[in-house]
Amino acid sequence: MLKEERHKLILGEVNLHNRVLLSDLGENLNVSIDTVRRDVKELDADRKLKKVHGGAIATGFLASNGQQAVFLQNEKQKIAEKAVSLLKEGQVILMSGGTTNLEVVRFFPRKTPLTVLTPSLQVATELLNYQNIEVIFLGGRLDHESKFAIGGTVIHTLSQIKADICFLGTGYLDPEFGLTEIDWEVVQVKRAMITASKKVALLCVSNKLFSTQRYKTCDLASVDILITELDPDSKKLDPFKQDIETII
Amino acid sequence: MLKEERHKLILGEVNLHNRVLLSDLGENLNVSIDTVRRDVKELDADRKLKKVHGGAIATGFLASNGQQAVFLQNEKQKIAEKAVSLLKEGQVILMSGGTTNLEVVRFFPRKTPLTVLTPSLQVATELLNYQNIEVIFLGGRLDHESKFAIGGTVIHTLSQIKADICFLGTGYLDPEFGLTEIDWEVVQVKRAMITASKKVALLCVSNKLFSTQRYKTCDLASVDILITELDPDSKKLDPFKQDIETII
DNA sequence: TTTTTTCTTGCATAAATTGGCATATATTAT
DNA sequence: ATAATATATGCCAATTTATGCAAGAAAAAA
Repeated sequence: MLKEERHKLILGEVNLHNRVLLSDLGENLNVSIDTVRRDVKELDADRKLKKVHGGAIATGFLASNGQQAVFLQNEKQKIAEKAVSLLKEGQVILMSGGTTNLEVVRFFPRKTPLTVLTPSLQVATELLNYQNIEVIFLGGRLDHESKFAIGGTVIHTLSQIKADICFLGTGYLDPEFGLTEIDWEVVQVKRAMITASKKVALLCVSNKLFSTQRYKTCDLASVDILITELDPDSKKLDPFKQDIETII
Repeated sequence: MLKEERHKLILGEVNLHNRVLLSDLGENLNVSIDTVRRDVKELDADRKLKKVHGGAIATGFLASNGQQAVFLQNEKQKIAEKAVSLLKEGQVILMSGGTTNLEVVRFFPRKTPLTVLTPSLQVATELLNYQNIEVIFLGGRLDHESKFAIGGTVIHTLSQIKADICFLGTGYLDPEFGLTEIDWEVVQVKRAMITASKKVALLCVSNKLFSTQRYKTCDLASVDILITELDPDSKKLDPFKQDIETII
């Protein structure tokens, strides 16, 4: 049998079943598993499929993460770098949604093993690109716009968790009124996330400072670490220093 | 024999069988293998066929794996149309993952209000484009490859649900062995989904019929409706008619 | 943890390929 | 017609490719 014939047959199997085992392929094609392995390796290099431990999966089966331009990306990347510096091996992390948290994910270490819990569909999807990270989705009813799980289920699940640190994407932040949000349901989830974490790190682009909204998530005092793209000594941050322990 | 004659004969052979071995050609044409090799090399340069190590392959044969979008998309769309015809307003639907279910989502009605529960990140993401559908993600640990929630949390959540209908993407299906899967964790989730539904509809491209895998999800008897792209009267489906109530 | 499975790497063998060369055949020029 | 040239074919040795095997590393499972 010609190599190309096998390639064709392998692709057929993979695309049909989404996932196949190398050992099965070898048996069906009557060649050694080494040959199948080399075939699959080639097809993987050609992006025709994805090779995984023990088998192969169809590329069509994997979600394509359409990276879209992020508003204030530079600022958010600075925040992301600072946030990632807080991570330690083996930690359990809670992450809310939002573009800033998405940026944090893109700065995650590729080796350090971590567990991340999130109610954000986008954050979860992005995290699945990291083999070293165990991703746990806090399921529940999903909000169509924010692609974020809300409602009693999420909150109940969160009540049974104590994470090491929580990366909270900010809606609105003000030294006097604390954290506020537009959406009442989101407030409920964020409150539950705060309760479910030993430390709360707030990720906040500086032009969200000094703004408020209808629903209150918590006071500044509930925040342990404030992360902005600014220098920690910046005058703009002075009004927050009284209530927040650490600003980086 | 003239060179042009041989070229025609070689092309005929290749297009007939999709592939040929140089050694066979040499024997049939009564020329040395070197000559055949040179012939094939020329035909390759003219793009009349593709020369490969040890033989040649028809160009048309290779072109078919170029369609990388969704394998067997036509078949899957037929299945999707049939599946969607089962939906009724206000129903609660359970959906597993896989490309066939993704295709089903794309055929969902834009108006009919429905509630869909799913452990598949991709299905959930796709469903969020439909304002009329309440999407509930069955949270839990996510599998990196399949982007599918697995483990105790999902199964526990499912135990508290009774959906109207479950759309089950098939791993492998055989009249004797029933539904089987490669992944044990996926089997667990699918079993829980079956238990959690009043009706089970199986979505299955016909190529997947008569194939088995290591882990068994359930017997045919657990399936209420089998949906394939075939005509329900097709002979291929006969072996399944004994155990499955409805085939569409 | 220990055990099992899969992966990688290097090696050995067989088959296929390449490039050079020689011969035979066909074509062209004289 | 003959010589010169070009094309086609077959043969051979050196090289490359394909494949299987086996031992140690790495990853997953128990």
